[in-house]
Formats: sequence, C-alpha cells, structure tokens
Amino acid sequence: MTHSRLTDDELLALNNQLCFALYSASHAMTRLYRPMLAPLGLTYPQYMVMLVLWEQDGLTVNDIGARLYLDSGTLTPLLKRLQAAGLVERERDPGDERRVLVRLSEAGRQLRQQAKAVPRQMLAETTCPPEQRHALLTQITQLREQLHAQLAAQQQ
Amino acid sequence: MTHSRLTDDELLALNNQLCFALYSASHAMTRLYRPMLAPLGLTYPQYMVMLVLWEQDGLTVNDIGARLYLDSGTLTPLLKRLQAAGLVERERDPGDERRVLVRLSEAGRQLRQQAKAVPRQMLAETTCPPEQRHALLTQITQLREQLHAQLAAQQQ
DNA sequence: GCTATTTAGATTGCGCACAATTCAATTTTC
DNA sequence: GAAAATTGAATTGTGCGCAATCTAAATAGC
Repeated sequence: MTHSRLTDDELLALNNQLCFALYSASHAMTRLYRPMLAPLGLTYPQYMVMLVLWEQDGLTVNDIGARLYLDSGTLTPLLKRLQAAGLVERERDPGDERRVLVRLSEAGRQLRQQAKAVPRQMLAETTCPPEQRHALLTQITQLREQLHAQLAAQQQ
Repeated sequence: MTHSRLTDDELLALNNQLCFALYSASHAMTRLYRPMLAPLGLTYPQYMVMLVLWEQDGLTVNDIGARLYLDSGTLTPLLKRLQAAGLVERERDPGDERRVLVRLSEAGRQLRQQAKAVPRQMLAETTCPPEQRHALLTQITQLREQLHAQLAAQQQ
C-alpha cells in the first residue's frame, strides 16, 4: 500500500474509500452502543438528542438539529417518541408560536445519572489508547467541518 | 483540551464522543456523494453494492453482506431496486437453491465507466492531503476491525 | 395596515438498517 | 435414509434520514 497517486480503478475499490471506512465504522459503533442503551430505553439517535439536552435544556427543534446536523423530518417523530417515553416535554414558545421548545422531564433529567456510565463503558470496550483516540476524534471532526464547508458552498 | 483522563461528565459531552464524530462525518460524506451519484441513478448504499460487484461479480446476497456488513433485511429490497433499475440480475444458484446469485447486467457493467470519475471528484472536493487521508483511512479501518472483534466476542 | 416574504415545524413518501420470524433447502447424525 | 439441526433469503415491523411540500406565524416593504 502506498501514499502515492492511485489510478481511477484503485480509487474505486471499496477499501480505499474513506467514505466506506466512516460508514462501516459508524454503524459498528452504533451496534456496540445498542445493548448498552437498551436498558435506558434509548436508540442511538435518541441518546444523541438526550446528550444535547443534558448539555443545554429548553432548546428548539432547530437548535437540536443544528447540533446534530439533522432536520425536522428526522427530529419531529423522534422527539414525539421521546415524549411518549416520558423523557421530554414539547410546547410552543409563547413568545414565537412558530417555535417548539423541547424540555427534559424529571425522568429525562434523572436518566443522565444512568447514562453517565455509558461512555466509560465504551472506552473500556475499545482498546484504543487515549492519545490515539483523541487524535482520531480531532481529525474526524476536522474532516466533518471540511465536508460541511463544501456542502455549504454547494448551496450557493 | 487535554489527552488526560476526562470525568464522566466531560465524556458525556457530544463533541468528546468518537461515535458522534464518526456518525456526523459519515452522514456529511453521503450528503456530499448524493448529487454526484444522482446522475448515475444510485443512492450511496446502492453505489456500495455496485462497488462490490464491480470488484467481483456473481456473489450471493450473503457475500455482499459480508463485505458491506449488512444483512439480508437491508440487501434484499435494495437489490430488488437495483434489479428494477436494470443494473443487476438475481437468480437462484442451481447448485444450492438456498442461495441467490447476484450478477451485473450489461448496463450495470457499463455504469462502472461513469462511476470511475466519482472518487477522484470527491478527492478534489476535500482538500485533505493524500498522506493524511491515507493515515485516516488506515486508522478508521483499524478501529472498525476492533469494534467488529468486540461485537463478535459479545455474541459468544 | 396590507400584502409579500421569510421562518419554524410538521407531514409525506421513499430508502435504508436491523431485530425477529418464517420458509425452504441442505447437511448432519444416528 | 429419516429426523434434527443448520443455513440462506425473504418478510415483517420499527426507527431513522432526508427531500419536498404544507401550514401557520412572524417580519419586511411599501
């Protein structure tokens, strides 16, 4: 394997593609989370929304979407399921009736205590050393920002 | 930001989580692919299946699933859509009637010529230097293998 | 103040993911 | 060689993602 220029044929190989690496690693991650989140009654995307609300409560649907890069078509039904599970409450902003404020219920706030164990449990399951893990986190985050910049440029 | 031990509270922050970095980067990638694949009439998962078949034709559903880490519940309807689009043919293996062999149609084979331009176009859109891109590919692939090993260990 | 535009969510429709189940074909075991 | 176990796809049901459209509310322009 080399760093040098690859031919178009080589670039077409699945395992030379960064996108497939991200795709397959991301799905493997959520599969590993599944049994850990099941006791909390959460799917991985629902867990992400809870993470956002635990960091800052009382956000609008748009606010949550901005942090997770998701739109209302995804979030509205997901939030309704979280509401049905008794973890969040949703109500129109009295000051601007177009907005819907999403707030943690008492049960939603309390779930945080259980959830706090999850990330460390994940760390224990992946033997990745802390520095490498941190470097990877930084690089992938940087790549994501690049991709979003490119996507934003495409819109205009 | 430090490499040292983080508290449980810090670990719970969205942007300290490798999983969210992978998740959001992966989705950003497929969004960037979307307008490139639309002229080929493919979604990103369909493109992945075509990549597999362009590497090796005449695989079973399971073979494709093993390469992409997907199961028949995902692949069967996806393959039916590729068949409806005239890109693949599906037929039972005469030697073992439980298996379904998936083969490229002539149109499916020819689509490869158009698809060959896609990876390089992607490279052009992300300004990531080749060595860094390759290092990232290697590390993420390694992480994926680790996660799959962990998942396999959980099964037994 | 009245229309025109913009904005925030919700809805609809389609395409993945994946667990769980079903069914048929094959292989194993005795 | 017949019953039991295994294997490979397909099916069913639930939950994302996201484009496109719709509705209602807020704001801008005149």
